[in-house]
Amino acid sequence: MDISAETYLHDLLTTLMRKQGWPTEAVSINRPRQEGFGDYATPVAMSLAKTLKQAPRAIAEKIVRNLEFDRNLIEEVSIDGPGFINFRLGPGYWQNVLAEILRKRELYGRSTWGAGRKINMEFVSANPTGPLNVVSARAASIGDVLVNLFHAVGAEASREYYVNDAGQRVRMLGYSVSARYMALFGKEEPFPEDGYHGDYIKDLAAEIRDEFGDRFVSLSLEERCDQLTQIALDRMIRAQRETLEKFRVKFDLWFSEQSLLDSNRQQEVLDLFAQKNFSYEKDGALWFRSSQFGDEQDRVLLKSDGEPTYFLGDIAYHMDKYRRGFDQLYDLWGPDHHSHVTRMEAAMQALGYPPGSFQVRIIQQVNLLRGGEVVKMSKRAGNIIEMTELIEEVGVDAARYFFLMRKLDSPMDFDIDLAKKQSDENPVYYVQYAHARVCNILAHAATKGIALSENYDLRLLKTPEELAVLRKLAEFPETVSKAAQFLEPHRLTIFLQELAAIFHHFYHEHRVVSEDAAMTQARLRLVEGVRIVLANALKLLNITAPEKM
RNA sequence: GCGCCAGUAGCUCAAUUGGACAGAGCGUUGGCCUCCGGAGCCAAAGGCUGUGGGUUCGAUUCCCGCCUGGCGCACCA
Repeated sequence: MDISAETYLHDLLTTLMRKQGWPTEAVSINRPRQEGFGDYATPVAMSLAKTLKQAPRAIAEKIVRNLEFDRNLIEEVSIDGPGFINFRLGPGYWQNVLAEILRKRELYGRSTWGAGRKINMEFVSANPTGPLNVVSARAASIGDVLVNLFHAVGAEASREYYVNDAGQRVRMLGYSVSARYMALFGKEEPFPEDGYHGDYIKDLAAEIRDEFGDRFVSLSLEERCDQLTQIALDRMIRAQRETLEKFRVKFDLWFSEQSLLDSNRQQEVLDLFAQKNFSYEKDGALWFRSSQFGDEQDRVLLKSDGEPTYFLGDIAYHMDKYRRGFDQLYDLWGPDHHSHVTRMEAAMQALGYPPGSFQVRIIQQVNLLRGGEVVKMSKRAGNIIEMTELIEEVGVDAARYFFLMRKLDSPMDFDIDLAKKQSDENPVYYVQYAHARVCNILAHAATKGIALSENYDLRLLKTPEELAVLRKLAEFPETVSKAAQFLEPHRLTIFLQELAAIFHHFYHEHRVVSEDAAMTQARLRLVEGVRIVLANALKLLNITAPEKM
């Protein structure tokens, strides 16, 4: 049977509740933390105690007495503690799980939780005025994996990057490059006050000189800046794209802010707001009544000089996403955009989109630690720790894994020294080694001339260590769907570490390839199941599953 | 001052979204290689979950107050 034990038990109990005339909402199945309490448990008797005005244990006994179940799958039902009903599944159930894994292979872990949903995931979206930093790297790995997870639960999902290629910051990039460029020809041009001081600007200027020579020197300041802005912008964006691809992140769409301004999306927003009376004029500017939607104050849409704010552009952009058919929008923003969240949620509500269909998660700060000390960074000051440096120093696999170990909305410490260590202290190597070890066993069997036979009996797998592996393998689909559901990719890294530990333990206790031919065949299948699940999980994380290390 | 997020073992983090005796890794201490790779395994020590109240059968989880830390509070983008 492909149906999960959880669903089976849930149905079983719900049917019984109905028969008794009891409310079915109280039915919930969970997995006890404690080993001794069976594989699944329900606190339903306790939840019902109040409404039924009976003691929890009495209710539990009534439930157990009337429960009809398949004895091949459920070995034991017991009542413990204040009124928990515990279910212990038999080896047959777990052996079936392995059969299912071997049948589904790379499809094992998929589900239909998200079927029919069309999800847009916008992440990174850094200004094209500087190189990507480590927070961008964190966002990149998380957003990328979330989209993989959405696909795994049957949803349509795409990766989107909003390119802020319009506005003052971009112009400032042009002025900064221009000043550096002119300096290369010995011409003094005052460096803009809010310009970008990073070395990458000098590099860019030199690059442009090498390729285009002095052709911009004789132009007027405005003319030169216009042209240099465009060139610099293209190169910054290309560099960002290359960095992200090196990090194995590929976006489906790079959405240009400028293209939005050229369209009439912003006017549509203004018209809609005016129509619903969500906007008004004050001090020569046009304001959005965001305070009606929980914001602490109203926000400006059009400045008194008539120019649209970034906010208006962003509203229009998100309206555009809905118009393109997405029914769920997720944005991962950096910590500096914190204040923006409430007003954007307000705007989406005002436009009439369902609450919750637009959600922002703030990717929190990354503290890089080297030698136990925090490495400081600042984009403005120019001593930024670049994403490319981090990738080069610790490698893509380790960097991705470390970012994915933590919940996304809490600040994290990134220990560079640890990430670089190729030893058991480093969790990514621990997990990858488990995969390599499985491959090694399979290779070893092959050199011994043992071929995988179609004639194998999974019923031989019944020692505690084997069953422990099977139980953990069985958790994978649920782990995937919960990770997608709650936007918590770290569930996967935790799962991987647990599976690796249980497998290493099994390996230590039992030989796979032995004199016992039948047992060898069964265990080779077990090990193959471990390999499949490790590989599937690592693939969701976009991390290498090595055959050798 | 206001808002958001966080506070769990020495350190970095979990805890199945309100369930049972709060778990992992690292670090510390002590063990394990005639063997499919020791990049591994086993064991021990380590906790009043920041703090005070509340809600209930049951709270790390929900509510209120306080303390500490991070981030944010533009007609910038």
